[in-house]
Amino acid sequence: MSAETRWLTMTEERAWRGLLRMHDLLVNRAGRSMQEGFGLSATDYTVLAELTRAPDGRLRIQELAQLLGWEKSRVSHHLARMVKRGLVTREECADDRRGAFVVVTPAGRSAITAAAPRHVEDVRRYFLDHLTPGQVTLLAEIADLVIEKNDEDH
Amino acid sequence: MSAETRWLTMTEERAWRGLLRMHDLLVNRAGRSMQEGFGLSATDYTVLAELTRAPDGRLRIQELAQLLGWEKSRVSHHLARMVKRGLVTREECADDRRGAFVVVTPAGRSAITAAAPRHVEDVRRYFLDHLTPGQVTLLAEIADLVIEKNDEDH
DNA sequence: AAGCAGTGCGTGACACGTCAACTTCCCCGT
DNA sequence: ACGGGGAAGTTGACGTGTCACGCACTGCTT
Repeated sequence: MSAETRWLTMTEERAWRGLLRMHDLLVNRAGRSMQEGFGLSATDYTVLAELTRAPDGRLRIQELAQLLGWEKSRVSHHLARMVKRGLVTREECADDRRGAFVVVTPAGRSAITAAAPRHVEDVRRYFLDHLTPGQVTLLAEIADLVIEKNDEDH
Repeated sequence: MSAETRWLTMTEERAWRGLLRMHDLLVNRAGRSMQEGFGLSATDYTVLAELTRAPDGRLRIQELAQLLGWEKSRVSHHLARMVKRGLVTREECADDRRGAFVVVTPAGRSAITAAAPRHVEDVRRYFLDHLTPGQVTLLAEIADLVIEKNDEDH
């Protein structure tokens, strides 16, 4: 087997467990807020955000999966639910007949438009407001670094 | 309603979205590793870690919920699955007959003992190794800060 | 003692994510 | 032109998390 395990230091453990805890706390709070206020889950919000950011509010499903970093089956399931609630619709793709588009409906657009200000408020209240601008920058750098390094391999 | 929405700056957005992404990446990788290598989910691991850290490997269920920051029904469901797999058992509580204890079984103990070195390796490989000691400290402080501020209210 | 609000925990129904298998179609080599 | 490997997307089964509710018990109040 491998050499002796180099256990985590106090600080390393704090960083790891803290990251998990902080994430859960924030996602729970923000998610609840979105759900209760606008009937949108946190994931609904990100999907709609990605779609409204795209030209014509349309995206190839695979492209959406890429942007979100989700598995395609997850996207498929989630879109099914959103279609059922009238937030988006599917459309066939002429170029590649296997493919499909997702399009925001007017209802979807107005839902996220209504929810956006509250979302930003939440991110500030639960997260950014407790940090200095320096810490925010640091965190952004850390996240980008870890993401980049982990996306490289396989 | 409230004043004009103060939208997120580039950096703030990077920090927020980056945090979510980084978390998902890390949890997926580490979780997969635990699952494939030892048949333990990431949550199984934390539960066992909490239990083995406690005296006699026993905890009141509510206390466990507190330590993990989980809802009680989540704990209940999860323990039911772990009991089914022989990792833990429930025990009645003499003091308060509504209450119950969870206890690690020998199987549970050996499972986490076997998995621990790999877990530490994973945390290093996917996370800590990409950061400087300074960044790790910074992150630990940020996490603690956000957690503390959010636990205060309500 | 009797009654009753609150606490500790479990359960069932439902939303969500993953995995593996499947369908349909593209594209490339021969 | 056709045959097969591979890509796009869907589906079903299963594990997991949440919510609302229910049951048993406690401890207080009278």
